[in-house]
Amino acid sequence: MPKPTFFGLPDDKRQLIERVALEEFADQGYAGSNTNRIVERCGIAKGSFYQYFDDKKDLLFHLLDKMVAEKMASLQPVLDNYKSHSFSHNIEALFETGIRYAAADPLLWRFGRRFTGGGMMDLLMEFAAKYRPVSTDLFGELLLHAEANGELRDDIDVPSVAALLTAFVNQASITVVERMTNEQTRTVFIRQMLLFLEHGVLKHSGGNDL
Amino acid sequence: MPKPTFFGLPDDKRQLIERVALEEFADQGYAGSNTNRIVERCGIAKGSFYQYFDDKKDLLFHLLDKMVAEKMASLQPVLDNYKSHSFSHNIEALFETGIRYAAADPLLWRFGRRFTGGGMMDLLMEFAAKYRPVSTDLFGELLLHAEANGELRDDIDVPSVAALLTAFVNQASITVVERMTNEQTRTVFIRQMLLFLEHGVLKHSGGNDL
DNA sequence: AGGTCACATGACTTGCAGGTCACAAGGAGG
DNA sequence: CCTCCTTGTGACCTGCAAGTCATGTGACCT
Repeated sequence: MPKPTFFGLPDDKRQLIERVALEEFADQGYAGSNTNRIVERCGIAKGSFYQYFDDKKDLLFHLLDKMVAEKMASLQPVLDNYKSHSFSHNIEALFETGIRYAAADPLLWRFGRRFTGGGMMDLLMEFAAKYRPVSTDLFGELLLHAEANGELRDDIDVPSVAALLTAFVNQASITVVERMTNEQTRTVFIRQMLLFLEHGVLKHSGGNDL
Repeated sequence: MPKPTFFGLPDDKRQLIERVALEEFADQGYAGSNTNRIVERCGIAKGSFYQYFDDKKDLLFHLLDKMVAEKMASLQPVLDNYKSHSFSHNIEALFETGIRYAAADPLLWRFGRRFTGGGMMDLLMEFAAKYRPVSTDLFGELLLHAEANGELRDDIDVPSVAALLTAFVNQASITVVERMTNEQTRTVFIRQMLLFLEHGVLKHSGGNDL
């Protein structure tokens, strides 16, 4: 945790430090990052940095915490309401939430990408334990709800398909955000994704929103 | 490119160096890797290292080249024969090839994972240009063939679905390799994946192998 | 004004990692 | 046995990056 001094900083200065650090970690990764470069680009002294943070890791973990908190907050509306909607509506909502989150703050998105599903095994292990259960079980939860609701084909194995769905939706988001700048290709892509999902997972007589 | 001296080394010594380096890079990433640790674990002198390689990057690129070459070789049978098989057969073949590749050499797999779709933007850019077109277009190619063959639903947008498929199959492989050690859960998972694909992408009257 | 305290500062220390070099060892050919 | 050439060696050099510390500074209280 950053020291009290850091949280006592004027908002603009604190935010500047966070943005600069976010960019540094997003671009260079943890091992490649450089505190000298960070303080220089913030226009603060090296010593000040260590009045705010115990060490480099402390800063990284603070940013990871913030990122997770924001992601959870942006997901909250979907998490709160999924029980009163159909499966495909929920998937679409989840997906669009992810896209909007990325569009709202591309830097935070890049940072998140760097630190999920890639390197960092050593450091991340320390961090991941806190949050792992949340994201892994989300799709399983949606599927169980859909199953109870009679929306699923009878031959669906929930754990397998939950793993597939997680992969599928995550990667689809990445594809849209990073490769499809054109609004129209995005729309087409999203429709294609939903068609793919519905015809693959749902009974063909399956219901719409409840 | 490594220096001639390296290729003149006795096989066991050369392979030892490659294995140790593969592990170092897989575990630590590029920025976190350490040549001192590598030479120590190989039981060779620091100076020798620089008789084999220009620098650390030279070693990394050599390993990346080898990895790509092996991956291409393992994919070759599928690439050679896809025109005489159905779409879902091709996907299954591709998928199982990936799984077998990972099982045959878990260390090489871990190394590959670390350096694809994660960090490394800086260094990888330099490397990726050589190979990018190959993997991105593979699924597009399979889809075009399937389309010409009348296997696809009429409302499929090939570029969109190619992107989805790439993501889907890659992530499905990762899920199987890294999370499913039990043989039976794997079998179930693969069947589920194919059901998912077929009902999502193919006409319901779609054909089997030609 | 004087004192105190929290915060800011940047030269400095320390350790380490990439890369070098002068020398040693060994083998092939005369 | 001497020579030359290729390969091996590890102490050393150099630069850099994390983290420290003695000192400066300004706000606020008395």
